Amino acid sequence: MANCDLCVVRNRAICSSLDAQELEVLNAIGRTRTMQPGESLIWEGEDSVLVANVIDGVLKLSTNTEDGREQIVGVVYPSDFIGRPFGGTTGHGATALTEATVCVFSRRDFDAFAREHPALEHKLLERTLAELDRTRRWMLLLGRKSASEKLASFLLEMEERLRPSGCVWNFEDGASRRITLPFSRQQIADVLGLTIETVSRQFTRLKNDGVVDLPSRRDVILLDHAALVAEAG
Amino acid sequence: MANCDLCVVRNRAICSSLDAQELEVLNAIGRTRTMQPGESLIWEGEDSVLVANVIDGVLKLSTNTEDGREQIVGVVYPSDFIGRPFGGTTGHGATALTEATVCVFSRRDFDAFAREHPALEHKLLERTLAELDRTRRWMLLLGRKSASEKLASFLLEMEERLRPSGCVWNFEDGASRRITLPFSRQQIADVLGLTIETVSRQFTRLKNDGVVDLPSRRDVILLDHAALVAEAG
DNA sequence: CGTGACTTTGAGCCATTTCAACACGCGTGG
DNA sequence: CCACGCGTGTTGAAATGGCTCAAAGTCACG
Repeated sequence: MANCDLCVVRNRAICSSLDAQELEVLNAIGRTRTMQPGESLIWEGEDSVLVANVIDGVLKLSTNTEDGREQIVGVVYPSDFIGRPFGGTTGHGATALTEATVCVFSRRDFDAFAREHPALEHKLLERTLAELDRTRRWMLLLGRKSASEKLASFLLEMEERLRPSGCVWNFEDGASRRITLPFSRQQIADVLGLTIETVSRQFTRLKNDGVVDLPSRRDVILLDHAALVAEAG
Repeated sequence: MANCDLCVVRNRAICSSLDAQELEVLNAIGRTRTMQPGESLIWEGEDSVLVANVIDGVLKLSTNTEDGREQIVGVVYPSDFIGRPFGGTTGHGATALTEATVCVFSRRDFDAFAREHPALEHKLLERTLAELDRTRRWMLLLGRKSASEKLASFLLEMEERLRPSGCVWNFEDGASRRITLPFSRQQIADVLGLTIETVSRQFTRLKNDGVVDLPSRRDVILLDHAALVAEAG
């Protein structure tokens, strides 16, 4: 049986709205689960049966066209909430990008619990509003930005998102910062609405321009933060 | 002083969670306001000072890049909620596309009221979750669909959204349906992440293919619904 | 070292954009 | 009632950014 007191996201996830007693009840209806990269927790189009809190790792939310094109519509980090409470079908799948640990609830149980705990619903509302804002900002990128602006924006977002999280290494090195991307090139393409080749070409251009260094496939060293900001548009 | 009992969206907006007494309190802190096409209620980047319910008309939510490119990130219809409760700055402007009537609240007043009325927050949460789903579905269109798929998807969405609303004419005519778009060509381009010329060319192609008829700039008659669905991808 | 997945690079092509001219509808004023 | 101008939409031709297809390179892992 998991113990919320030891949970690393206890104070950041929506659970932070609950006292010890309430937490015990919530704990009783949830269970933790680990996931391997590529493993899915939720599939696009199915009835919404599960919701979860992310404890560790990174997951993608994605939709596909019938002919197989994919768009990643969200990226989920520790303390984030996944799933579609309050009925309906899930519009997008949730798949682990890294090894991940999640705290899973049956949607029905969670819904019932949430409706009795307004403070929890309030936290969830704040989170959902923030996620909607972030998603809408991403639409500007998808609809109106060029490939180079897209990649620069992506790297800046990654820098920001990966910094506070314990799941990916990240240290100061003078003015430069190393980030370890939880994405393959194809997945970056699926976030940005580009092809893998275009992403690759933009990476090598940034490297040739001295804006980043690419010590390995997944690692990026941000050498010139200002140049990235300028290029992000 | 407005009277919520007479409000046409009384039973569809988040207000439907409130009883007569509560409604009176809410009514006391809000006021109705009419807007002309092009008039803005909220500006991108400013502190969040207002929230509102849409009573009548259609508004757009939009963001811009520094160099003036625009992306419409949401379209708001009667009974929808606008604005960013619970702090922060607004990430996108809200501008009337048609004549509109809105029920406006100071964000501080609304926040305080909402925190004391969990049923209202619950309604708002359900609405926000639904809007997030819709927005994420739109990302697939922006990131992965071709111009023709985009316009077909747009017309189908318009058909669905404009049907129940009283704000735009819309009647059965055998199998075909007429819709009056609340958008100029430029605004359609800003929704779809295209240029105005491309939108125009796709419209004339659909017309030449007999899929739609275009009796005027703002009117579209959907002649072949199945063809649109097939083309939407 | 060999194998297979992933990534990079190259060359040509195509959808969409860009730039420019023209058409349409509508209100105003002659 | 028609000429005019202006905002909006359409059409055409040329340019181009990103895509497609193809091949070579890299890396992790056995």
